[in-house]
Formats: sequence, C-alpha cells, structure tokens
Amino acid sequence: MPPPPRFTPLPSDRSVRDLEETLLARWREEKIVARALAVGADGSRPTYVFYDGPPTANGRPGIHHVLARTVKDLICRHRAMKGFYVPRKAGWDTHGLPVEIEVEKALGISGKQDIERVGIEAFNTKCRESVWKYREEWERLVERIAHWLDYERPYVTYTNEYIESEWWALKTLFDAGNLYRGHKILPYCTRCGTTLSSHEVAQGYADVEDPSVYVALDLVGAVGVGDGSPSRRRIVLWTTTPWTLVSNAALAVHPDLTYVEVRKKSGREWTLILAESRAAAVLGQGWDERWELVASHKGRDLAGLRYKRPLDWVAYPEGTNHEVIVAEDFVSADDGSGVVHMSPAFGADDYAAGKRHNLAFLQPVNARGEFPADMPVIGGKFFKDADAVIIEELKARNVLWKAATVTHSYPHCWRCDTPLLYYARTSWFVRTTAFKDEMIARNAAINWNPAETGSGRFGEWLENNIDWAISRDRYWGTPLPVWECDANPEHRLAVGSFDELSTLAGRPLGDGFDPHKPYIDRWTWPCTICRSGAGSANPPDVAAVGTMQRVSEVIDAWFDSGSMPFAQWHYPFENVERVEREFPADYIAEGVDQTRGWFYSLLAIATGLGDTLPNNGAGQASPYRNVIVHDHVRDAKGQKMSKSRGNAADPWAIMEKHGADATRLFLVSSSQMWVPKNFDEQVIRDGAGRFLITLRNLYHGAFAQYANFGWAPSAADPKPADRPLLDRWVLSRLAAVEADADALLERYDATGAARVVMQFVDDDVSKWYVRLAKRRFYDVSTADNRAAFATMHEVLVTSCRLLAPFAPYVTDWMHRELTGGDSVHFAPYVRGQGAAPNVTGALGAAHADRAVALEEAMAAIRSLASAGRAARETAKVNVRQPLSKMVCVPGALSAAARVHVNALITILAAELNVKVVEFATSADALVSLEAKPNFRALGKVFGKETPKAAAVVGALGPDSLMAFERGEPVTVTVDGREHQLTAEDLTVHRKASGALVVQQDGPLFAAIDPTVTPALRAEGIARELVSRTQRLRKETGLEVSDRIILRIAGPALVTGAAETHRQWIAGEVLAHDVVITEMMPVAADDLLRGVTAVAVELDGVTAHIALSKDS
RNA sequence: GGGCCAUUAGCUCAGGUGGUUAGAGCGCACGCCUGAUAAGCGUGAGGUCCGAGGUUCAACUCCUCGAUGGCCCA
Repeated sequence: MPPPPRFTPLPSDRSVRDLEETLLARWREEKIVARALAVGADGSRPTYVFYDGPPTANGRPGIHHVLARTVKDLICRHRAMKGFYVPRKAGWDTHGLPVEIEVEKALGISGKQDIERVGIEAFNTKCRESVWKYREEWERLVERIAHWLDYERPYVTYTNEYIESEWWALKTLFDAGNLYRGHKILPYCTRCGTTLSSHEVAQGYADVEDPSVYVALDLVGAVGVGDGSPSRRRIVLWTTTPWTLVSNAALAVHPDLTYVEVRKKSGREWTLILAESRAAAVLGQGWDERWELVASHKGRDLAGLRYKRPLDWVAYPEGTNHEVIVAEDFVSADDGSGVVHMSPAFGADDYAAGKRHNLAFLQPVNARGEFPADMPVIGGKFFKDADAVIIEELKARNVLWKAATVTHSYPHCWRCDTPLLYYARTSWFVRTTAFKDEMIARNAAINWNPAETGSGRFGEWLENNIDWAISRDRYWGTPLPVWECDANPEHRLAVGSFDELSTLAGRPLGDGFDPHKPYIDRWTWPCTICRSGAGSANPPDVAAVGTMQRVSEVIDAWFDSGSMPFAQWHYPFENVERVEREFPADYIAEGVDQTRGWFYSLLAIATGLGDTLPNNGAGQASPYRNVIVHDHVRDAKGQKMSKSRGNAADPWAIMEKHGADATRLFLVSSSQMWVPKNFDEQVIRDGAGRFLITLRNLYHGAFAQYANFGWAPSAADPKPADRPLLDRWVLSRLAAVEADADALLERYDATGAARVVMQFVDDDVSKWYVRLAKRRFYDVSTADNRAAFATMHEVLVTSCRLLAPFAPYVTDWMHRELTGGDSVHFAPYVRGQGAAPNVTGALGAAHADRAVALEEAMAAIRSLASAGRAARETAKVNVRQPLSKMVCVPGALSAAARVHVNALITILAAELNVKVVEFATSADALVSLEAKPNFRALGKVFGKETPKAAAVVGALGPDSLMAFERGEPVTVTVDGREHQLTAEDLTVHRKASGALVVQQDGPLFAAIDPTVTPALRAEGIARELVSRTQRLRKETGLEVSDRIILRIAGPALVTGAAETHRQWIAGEVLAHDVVITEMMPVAADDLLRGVTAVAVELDGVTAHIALSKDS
C-alpha cells in the first residue's frame, strides 16, 4: 500500500457537516476545551478575563444566541492566541419571574394564591428542576458552535455558595445605609403580584389604545367673573386612566401656564377653564368664533380653588386635603387640557404632590388589581376593565366633556403582558442615587463598542438614575437577608453569611441547609436589641422581647447576575486571590437589551460595594473594561424573529445546512455587531459559505493535491528574499493583513478583521496569486516550484490562524494538515509573536516581510491588467489571440514602486497575452497630456472663482503641461489674477490618442494595438489547438501525466500554424509526436487503439484533432 | 409625546476633516478557463446617495424641517 498522502485531500464533495462533526469528535477526544482553558492557568501568562452573562436554560436557545456566543468566543479565542490566559467560566441564571411563570404554566396555575395553595416548598422544588429543562440542548449547541468556555464548573445562581456571596454584598450595602425599605409608587404587575424594577419595565412597553377622557368639574363656592354675578364655573381635566378618577384627590395646574376662562357665545350659563394652548384641541378648531373669552388666569392664581369630584364612592379620610387645585411644575401643556387629575396612590408625580399638599390617599384597588366587591358600579372589577363603565357613569352624571381613544405606549409586564399598575407599595431599594456620580465616572472609563451606547443610551440612563427597587414579593429567588423584630420593626439587621445566621439563631445549619423560601423563613431568634433595651427608654422587659423574623421578600434576579464577578467564586468566603486576579473583567459582550439589565446591575453592584471588592476603590475601573454590544437578529426581511410569527430560525437546522463556520463567519462579517442583523440563509450560502469553499479549494485544488507529489517544507526551499517577485508580493500582503486583522481585533472590531482577511484570501490569493502561480505547482523539483509551494504553504497556514477565531473548524482541520502539528487554536495569532503578549497592534504595521513599494506596484499592475482586458473586450479580440503591443501609463507612483512596475511587466504581458508592454511618455505620439484640476487646492486660492480657475487649468495645452512636468513655472490668470501652479493644484494625465483601443481607470490607462498579423494569427491558432487538445484529454479521461500521440488536420491556416508551433504544442499537451496532415484519416483500427477524434471550430475554420495514449 | 440610531445599486455593505465621473462583494448579463472543475477567472449593465429647504465657489458629507424603519425613555 502506498503511504497516505502527506496532506489529506479535501475534495469538494466532503460535506461541511461531515468535516465539522468529525472534528468535533476529535476535539471531544482530545478534551480540547479543557486544555484550551488551562493554557496559562499556572501563572505563566498574563490574564485576560472574560465574564459570561448567564442565560436561563428554561428556554430553548435560538439563533440570536449563536450571534451572542460567537462574539463572546471569538474575542476570547483571539486573546488566547495572543498569549493570554483567558478564564471563561460559564454561568446559569436560575432565579426569578421567568422561571416561576414557566412553572405556573406547567402546573396549570396562575397567580400567587394558586402558588400558596400548591405550597411554596413544592413550587420552589419545581422551579429548581425547571431551570435545567433545556440545559442539555444548550450545552450541545454551545459545543456545536464552538463556543469554548468552562461548562465543567459553571456558576449557578441558586446554589448556596452563590447566594451566600450575595448575602455578603447585600449586608455590605445595608451596613453602608444603601439598602433601605421605602414606600413608593412602583410599577406593579397584578398577575405576578410583585413590583418591577425600572429595567424590567423598560422591557415591556407596547402600544395600546386607551381612553382619552376630558371631564368638566364644577368649582365650588365660586364667584363669577366679569360682571361679578354668581355663575357656574367648570374646569376641564384630562386623563387616560378613567378608573383612577375614583380616587381623585386634587387637580394640578402649571403655575406659569396661562389658562383661559371662556363662555359659549350662544349664551350658556357657565364658563369653562382650561389651558390657553389646549383650547383648540379641546374645543375644536375656530373655537374663538364660538366661545368668548371671559378672563385669563395664571395657573398659580387658580391654586387653592375648590371643586367637586366626579365620583364619590370612597370617603376621604379625616384630616386630609381634597378637592382642591394645586400648582405643580410637572404639568405639561403638550397634551390634555393643561389640568391634571391627581390620584396619589396611582402615580409617582401624584404621590409626591400628595405628600406636599397633604392630599387624601385613596387606594381602592387591591393587590390583584381589583376594586372592592362592595363598591358601587365597578365593585370587583379589574382596574383596566372599569374604564368603560366609568365613562358611562361620568356621562350619566353630566360631567363628561368628551371621550375618545388615544394610542400610546404603555408598560406591560415583560413576562406575562399584563398592563402594569402604578401602585403605592413597600419595597426594598438599593440607594444607587448615593453613588450615581461614581457610576458615571466608572462608565466613562469603559471602552464601549459602539461608543454611542456608553455615552448615549447608557450614559443618559445613569444621569437619570433612580434608586434600584430590588425586592420582589415572590418565591423563587435569593432571599433578602434582612431580619426584623416583630415587636419593633426598627430592630433590623442584615445577615452576611450562613455562619452568622447560625450564630444568631443559636443552632447549626445542619445538613441540607437551603437558604430558599420557605425554609429560610423558619430561622428566627429573640431580638437581641429588645433584650438589651437599646433604643428604648425603658429597662428591658423580657415579655416584650420580639422575635427576629426574616422579611418576606426575595430579590431581583438581576441582582444575582450583577453579582457574578464575586459570587461565581464564592467570594469573600473562598477564592479571594482568584477574584483579586480576575476582577474586573477585560471583556464582556451582550445584546442591547442588557443596557439597562446586566450592564447596569454589574456596574451598580460593583460601584456600591466599592473597595470591599479588590481593585475596586473609588476612582477605579468599571467591572468590565471593554464591552461589545450586539443588536438583535431579525429575519431575512428585517422582521423581528418570534415564535408567534413563526419566523424564528432553528439553530440546529442552520448548523446542519451551513455549518458553524459559515454561520459564525456570516454573523460576524455581514455587518457590524451593533446594527440589527437580517438573518438570511441565502446570504450565508453566497457570502461566508462561498468564501469557505474558496478557502478549501485553495488548500486542496491549488496546493495539497500537487504538494502530495513530493513537496514538504524543508531547508531546500528558497528563502523569501530569493523567491520571485510575485511570491514576495503575496507574502508582503499577508504580513499587512496579519497586522491589520490583529489590530482590528485588539480594538474589538471583529467585523473589520474578518473582512480584511476574507478579502485577502479571495482577492489577493485566489484571484491573483494562485491564478498567476498555478503552473508552478505542476512540478515539485525546481527551486521555482519549491518557492511557490513554500509561499502558498505560508499563506495558507497564516490565513488559517487569522481566520481561526471566526471559523474554528475548517481552519483547525487545515492547520493540522499543513503543519502536521497541533490545533490552530494553540498557535500564536501573529507570527514572530514573542513570549509576552503584544497588544499594541497597529493598522498597516511594519513587518519584516512587508514590501510596501512592491504592493503599490502590483496594485498598479492589476489595475492595468483590468484596463487591458477591458480594452480587449472593446476590441473583441479574445485573450487567447496574442497581440503585439500594449501601451500604458501606470498612474502616479513612488519612485520605488516604479522600479517594481518595470520588473512586473512580464506578468502584465502574459496576463494580457501581448508581446510587448510599453510605457507611454509625453513625447509619444500616441499620448496627449491632460490637466486634471484639484478643486480642493484651487478652492483655497480662488474661493468663489474656483470653477473658473478649474476650467482654465483644465484647458492648459500640452506645451504648458510638459513645462509644468519639467518643473518650470506655469501661471494661470483668472479674472486678472495670476497664480503660479503648484504640484497640489493639478495632476497631469496621459491619454491615448490615435488608433489604439483604450481603456482608462482614473490616471491609469491601457491601450492595445488590435492588429492581428498572420504570425500572431498562427500563434493564436496554435493556442486554440492546445486548448482543444487539453479539453479532449480531459474528456478522454487521461491522467494529467499521461503522454499522447496527437494528430492535427485541417486547412492550410491550421496546419501551417501547427507546423510553426509544433514544438510548443507538443510540450504543452505532453505529446511524444504531433502528426500534421491535411485530411484526418480515421482508420477502422484507430478506434481499437483508443484514438479519440473531434472536429473543432477555430475562429471560423474547421480543424480535426485526434489523440491516443502513448503507452 | 421626547431622545438616539439607521436610510447609498435587486441584496449585504464601504464611503477621515465638504472637492470634480459615489465604490466593493453577491445576484444579474455576456464571456473566458477546462491540470482548483459539485470549482476557478474576466468584462459589463445597474444608483434623483429617503424627501424638501438652507449654508457654500462646491453637499452623500454640514444645518433645519419632514418621511420611513428600528431602539430607548415618559
């Protein structure tokens, strides 16, 4: 058996799926993820810390997770290749409302009463199981898309260790006075029975149609204006929540706003008061024709007037103020009537105004959002459902001015879609306003990608920061570790560890200690403060000693995730050194929706904890130094993906069809991370998929299948400096691309990096280098062959490394084949990378292999080739027909590049199949000179006269231009103004004139002489014959190395050409003998001897060729 | 209702500080190659740069006002 080929073939029928799955199996076998995570863990490398924002595993992973994980993975992978130790601990978010709601659904129950009936113990047990529902699928997908992170030892937010770390944090905040209980108006979900934090509310805005109701109320004890006679006066208020009128306590006007009092001209007996600027909106266009102005008032003058409320179903408490007009700054004249109805229990502004004016506080809605059953008309109704009935009632009471509807954005519960109720509740808060400035300062130090998110969206959010409502009146969450005395709630303390709890309670934790509800609420003890008599003037009274009982709340799951920098390591109880080393993070990446979520909770908690965390004193960094914010994935048409629309892409189907490499590459390269991405499978296939096919073909088709004839890297390969210019050019480009890709990744521009490498492989390598160097791979023995192989090998190996973060599968496969060594993921990202990681990547960096002038020259050659081909198309002479001459101008080049252009001219000649390439000179009759004015420079000199000046410059004749080129002074006169032209003012272009066929590309041009002489014609025919013969060889199934006997017949034109180029033809087609005849005698026995013959049309004449294998 | 971000060829995207004929890839058309062939390559046709005003000698670029889409806030 022959030895296996050195470079395993990668034929195009090897499916992506097979390749990736084979590799995946190999990775598993090698335990490569564990190995990758361990590199440098011994302290041999500097650390680059990544924090994983924990997902919940009670939902299936979707395609947007593939995007998120690709972004996370590729930066980490790059930094690991750069020589860092990159710890990447996976995490699971396991608490909170989403989990509870899933369990409610599973149990077929809804609401807190149902949960209490099931029992908290049973309910929480279900929750604990539920969070792992899709864990297996998650882990499989993460593995399949090659997101390498530590799932062996993930952090899990419900574990005792994690919770204990949070207790420590909460106690730290509590002891600093930054955790407090307050009574505030908070957005509240009546179905879930809990308040929501501002970032949760932000998730749930939706456009809804609500009533828009104007109500006209009578002023009480009013004295009429104008003639002074008593009359009825009415004031118009506006609301979109008619149900809150039940608890109306006051009306608010803006003190500085002008209000008009008007009477209908048709002689009604009453007047109407409303904001002047709203009159048209409330009374209709042209209102002043129908209404007369009786008086106008400043808002502050209306304050103190009394009115009669519209609905009187709830009694006002003794000693409160009610049915009074107050002046408040928050009143807006942008909508409504400029008069705002106040209901202190149901609005934050109302509540604050209520405090200021001692207004009656009516809260006739229970925690389920229902009115009391015994209330007239709306008894027992859900608050939102009362609106219609109340409008009817207002009509009946003759106080309704008008009712319409308005579509506006209203907050809903982000989990269950119930409209939220702004409701006065008791809740626990983190006093983030106390360290708002510090958060803003830390935020300023974060490298946000894109920058606008940090300065804009997130920055503004911080500016408007309010205290963080962290408690939830729910069941499955980290319990708030605050204990309160039932005799005196002022006796209150936070417990910061389980040991402390054990000590306070005076009993051991015992096996199976669980800090969750309901168990934790059984931990009580006699209040030590009562016992010591502190806080009381009286001596201790043993009978009055209260019991310390935990408050009932659990905390916001966002507090869980925001605690992960320390809680994932059970800090400060364990792993102190680890956290000292791995806080803060160098890098995180999440979706825009996390701006007010995880991005905020990380910052708020870390800032609040200050120097109780390592490296985190005042003025220190944020908990993350760099962040990439990615946008959402939408469907191919730009629609939001959702289960209900049925347009959500299934990541598994995508993996099967396109593979992880193509999917990742598409997600990264098609557009920046931070713009919404349209997920179009067609684009995956045509873009990233196609690119990967090209890469594979370069490996297999252009390199491996020939290298396997006997090339392997060795000292016999010429040194780069001794290789042909073409090789040196592609190596220079490689070095440039390597530096650029690295620099772009260093600055978190993954899209830019992917594009720069893809562009190089496709354009420079495939379209140019391989096309020109192709024939050099057909043999393996000469120095020239070895140079080509060595160059191609270097290009492929390095390209694999550069692409490894984006397409980890195929690059690893190829890299192993090419190097015979280890996985690409353990290779250095940049060649010559020292032991110390280099993070100072600069675009266009210098490199030993860079030859900038050569790159410049080749760019010019390529442009000329393109112009030359276009010229041939114009002349309708195909490339196989040799032509005598091409005349060109390579444009403005540096002197160094000019030297290279001369050396590269043979490439141009071969590419365009011309005998000679000449450069046009000014003296050349073929060429005329033309001035191209530079508006930018001329504009500075001539200002308004620029267009005239440009025209004058453009009209300069050849003599002037030649003089200008020689450096002699040339002046132009515009409107009598003289100006001596400088090199800045214009560029001189050469243009072909005469009979040549010309194509121009800016300053470049190429002109070909289309004349086909008989000799050229013969040569063209010889080339055609070779081409047809080659095709025939292939059709016949000959091996590329098989020798043949060739017979050619045809008219004199054909035979003459064949005769002239017999030697060359024979060499090209590997013919031992070329028989040239006028006729093609096909003897009967020819067929038996394996002769294949065809008639071919060449350029208008018919020729016959026949070949047989020469055995 | 307010704020932010988009809007450039059929599609996906580039286009420092305003400068003359706005680019690329894909797709499309036409063609080449046939020793990368379930590949490879070339040429070409496609654009009122969302609209309307304005500033300027000159606007895709700056300003104002709109439109559409998205995100965020109240």
